Amino acid sequence: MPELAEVAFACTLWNRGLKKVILAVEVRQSSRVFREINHVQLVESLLKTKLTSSATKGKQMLFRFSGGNWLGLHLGMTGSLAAEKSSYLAQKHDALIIRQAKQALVFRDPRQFGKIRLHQGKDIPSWWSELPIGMLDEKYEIKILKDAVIRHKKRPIKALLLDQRYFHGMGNWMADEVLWRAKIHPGLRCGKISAPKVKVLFKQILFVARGAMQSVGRHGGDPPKGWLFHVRWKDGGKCPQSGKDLRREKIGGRTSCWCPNMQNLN
DNA sequence: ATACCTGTTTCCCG
DNA sequence: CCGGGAAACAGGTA
Repeated sequence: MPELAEVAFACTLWNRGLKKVILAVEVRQSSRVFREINHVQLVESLLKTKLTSSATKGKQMLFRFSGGNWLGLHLGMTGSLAAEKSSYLAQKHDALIIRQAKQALVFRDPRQFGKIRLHQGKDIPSWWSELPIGMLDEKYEIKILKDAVIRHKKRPIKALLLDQRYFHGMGNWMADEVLWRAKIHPGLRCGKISAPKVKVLFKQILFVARGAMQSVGRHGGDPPKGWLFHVRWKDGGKCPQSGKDLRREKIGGRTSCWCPNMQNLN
């Protein structure tokens, strides 16, 4: 379930292995998550090193190991991280297991849309430093939204919100949550959003991103009570605000959920 | 059986 | 060249 905050939380699970030596590395070489790297090289570069730090940016994760070894992870649609007991045995969809004395750090991904990257060298990998600015960054500003809306006039706003260049870390449920709070129909074309609505939209982007990080990002689990999240997939789900029936439809390539009563095309 | 799915990339069209 | 949309990737679940 990996969007911004879930990714941040997943990262903390591996933090249990910080400062600890890697005793063994297991890979399921058939997994598609290794498509961009050599899995033998991955094992060799992590073995006997220490996990020294971790970070997340949007949906991306970066783990640093001693000796100038860097591991990038993306959880795709169904990827997850876990810290298991040291006696843990590999399960069917475990792509990577990093074994330490007291725990096994696991990356599993049934659908294998996730991706592992590797980098060797003293400096932070360029694919990390070149990631777009994040919604939680101090420098994240409304100009990014304004420019994007002008550039993509014909796109439904829902599709724009899922564009990682502008809303790094945004995923399907966050986008629905943002639009619901901003009272904007997901199918509204970007060029039709009024100036005041753009302001509201920006405010809600920050609210949802920050709120998700403070709840899900810190403790895992679900977003706070009252969020659309809790009802958006329920058949017969009602809008937490208006109490009316929610609607679901594919917009911008993804199933979207909205309240027809609160969110209109103006 | 059928139709889903918290994501990204690639391909095709205008 | 750009913007926009659909398909593809793959396995589990309802």
